[in-house]
Amino acid sequence: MESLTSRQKKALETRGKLLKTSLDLFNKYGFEHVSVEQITKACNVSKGTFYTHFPSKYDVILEKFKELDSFYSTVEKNIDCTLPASEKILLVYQEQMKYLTNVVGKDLLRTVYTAAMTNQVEQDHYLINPQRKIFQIMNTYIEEGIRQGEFGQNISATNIQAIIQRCMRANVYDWLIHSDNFDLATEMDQFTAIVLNGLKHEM
Amino acid sequence: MESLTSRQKKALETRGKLLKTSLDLFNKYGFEHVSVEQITKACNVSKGTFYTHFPSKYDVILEKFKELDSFYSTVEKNIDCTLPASEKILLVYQEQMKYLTNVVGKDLLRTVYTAAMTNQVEQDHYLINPQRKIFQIMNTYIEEGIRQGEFGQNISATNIQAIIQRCMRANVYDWLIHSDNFDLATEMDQFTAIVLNGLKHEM
DNA sequence: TGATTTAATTGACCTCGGTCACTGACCGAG
DNA sequence: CTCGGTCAGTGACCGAGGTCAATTAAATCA
Repeated sequence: MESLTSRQKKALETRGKLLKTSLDLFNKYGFEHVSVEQITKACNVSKGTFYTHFPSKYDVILEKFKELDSFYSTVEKNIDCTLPASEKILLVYQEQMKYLTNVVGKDLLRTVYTAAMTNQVEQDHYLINPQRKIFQIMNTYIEEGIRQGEFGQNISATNIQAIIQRCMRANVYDWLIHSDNFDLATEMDQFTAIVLNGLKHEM
Repeated sequence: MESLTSRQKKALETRGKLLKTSLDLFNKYGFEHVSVEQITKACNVSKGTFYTHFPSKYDVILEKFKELDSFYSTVEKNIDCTLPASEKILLVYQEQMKYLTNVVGKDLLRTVYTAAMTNQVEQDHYLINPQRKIFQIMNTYIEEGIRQGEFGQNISATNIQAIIQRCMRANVYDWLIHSDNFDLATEMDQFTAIVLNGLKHEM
């Protein structure tokens, strides 16, 4: 574990300093109003150094955003597993929305949602990466729901999963484009409940 | 109507030339790969001129995007008014998705969806402007559906309208972030059908 | 018609994200 | 210990969107 040369240790230190300073400044002034030079000056390194540690200004955000996933593990444990699948889905989303509203914030999320549309070189964006913890959790709930006949039989599990995920992005996106009067948790709850309801009744 | 001075006529001509050239170039090379200077050079005007006619590079796109609304009027006329409200909603969306896929294109739409999150100075974005023709059309269908007891009674018309609109953005956004294997019309149809189904059954 | 106002146009300039040839301290093999 | 190779770090530079004081010529006024 501690097999790092002094050079590597120093590099990691620099990286950590850049990461912390970036997030602090983004938090204070907003992503768009912080320049890379401002960050590097505050860390007493050159601009180029920033780019040896991060592919772009945006990628620093993604790092923070990925913390989400460790948060989900905590949420999962606090959910009563005897509840019906649809209730569990609503509860997880409820918690996620609180976290997005209170911890992550509109500014950072906006950046992620923008980048998801733009940075689509090579592969699909992290936002729809099936590896994400939250999707794993949702998928188990959905499979459970299907097994217990909670959802109709004429839609595949994969399909339902995509739809449930889309619900989330729909509400988050709408939250991001509304200037105010939009309570993410409430809207998500109502919208998802309707979709789940639609899935329950054969068509 | 023809009360324009020669100066105004010339200005309008310049504006029109910039608009047309921009859209042509965007179409050819993609929005991100066309610079404002490239556009102005092709029009034999200076860079500054571009900005006397358009607030930003992005606003040129919005102009094109607004054409959509005239398209909707045509769609509306071709819809059998005896159909149930939910069928009409699906049909309008069906047509809209075809138009977005074949005429507008991912590139331009991506720009609009990005700007909607960013340019939120002063007011909400055009994307959710209730004045938009498509929303007007949808709203009449929804009110009709409520009157005829097609939807449940415990959700307000305004609420249903917001939900139906969100369906659209949900599918378009997901289309934009998926690199391929995503047929917008099909996905929209399935998703919206589920939502409408959910709205039909009391909860 | 000449003087004055007004509005379109210009292009040098600014900022900012990102690049890359180069530096030099550090690593590790002999 | 020494020397070739590596890699964190540097900063001048680039391209692109956007700004603005100055310019020019048409419109309006006297």
